[in-house]
Amino acid sequence: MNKSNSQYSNIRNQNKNEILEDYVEAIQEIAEIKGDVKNSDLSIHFGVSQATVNKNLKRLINFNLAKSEPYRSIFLTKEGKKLAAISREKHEIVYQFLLKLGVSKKVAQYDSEGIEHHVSEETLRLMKKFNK
Amino acid sequence: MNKSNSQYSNIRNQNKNEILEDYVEAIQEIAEIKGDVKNSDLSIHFGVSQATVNKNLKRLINFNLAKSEPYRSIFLTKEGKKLAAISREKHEIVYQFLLKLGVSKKVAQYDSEGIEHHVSEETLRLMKKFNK
DNA sequence: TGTCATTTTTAGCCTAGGCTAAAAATTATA
DNA sequence: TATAATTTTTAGCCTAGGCTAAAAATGACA
Repeated sequence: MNKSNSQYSNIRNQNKNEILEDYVEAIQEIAEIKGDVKNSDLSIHFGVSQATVNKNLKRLINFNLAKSEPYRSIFLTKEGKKLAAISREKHEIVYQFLLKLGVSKKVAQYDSEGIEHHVSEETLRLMKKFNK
Repeated sequence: MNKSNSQYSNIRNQNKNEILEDYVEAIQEIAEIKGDVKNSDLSIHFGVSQATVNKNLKRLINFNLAKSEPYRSIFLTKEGKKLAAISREKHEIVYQFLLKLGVSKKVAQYDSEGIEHHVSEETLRLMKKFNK
């Protein structure tokens, strides 16, 4: 009935940050490869329309994770970079973990993108340990 | 730009079935424990309002996963039971896997709920193997 | 430099999944 | 069996995350 009495709602709430994390991760990645990041890069990366990217970008800016002047390139704020680094590390740990488990590269890539948002610190620590 | 050229959108799309799977799983569980399943049981289980349960239930019925007459108990269809069984098995494999990895019961419970929707068949098979 | 192509933004639409408040139906009890 | 309490449904709202189509800005190039 209310929010506090269920562990479940937390999982659903976590979804809200997923897309933000994915965006900062992608922006960081593209910036490293191509130098700067445009709306269209993200549109291709996520397989969504530019209008959608635009809308999500506004949320990112609102959360002080990214900066961008109209029609110009996209940059991460300090906060955005921090989140990107954390996300990437999580992603990498899960990805390596799946490989270690025997999962194929392709599937490990795919599954890790979904799983990275649902592993707690404890699980992450154990995956890291398993990877060594 | 379009849907077909990105693996990413598939992950987002999968979210659409998450809630359906969670509902059939919960309905099955509650039915086994209490005999029948009411709107209010699900409301408590998921920590959402009864109005929300009602709306989601309608989607379940639309997808031919559940049946219910107004103000009466909720039942799974054959299809719903099938999906519930599959979901439960997935959930159980992931849960046991996390325990085997060394994750605490509480966290394994929590994380497995999130992860179960993001493991492919291949990963699931390897987790199962690891569990033995 | 003016025109055309491309990119970005805006506007307006949709569905999913939340909520509250109020109405309707059911269940319990005096 | 009325009435009160509870449960379920409905109505109407909101945000997130998609879309298309059209307008606005930028960039290319003849």
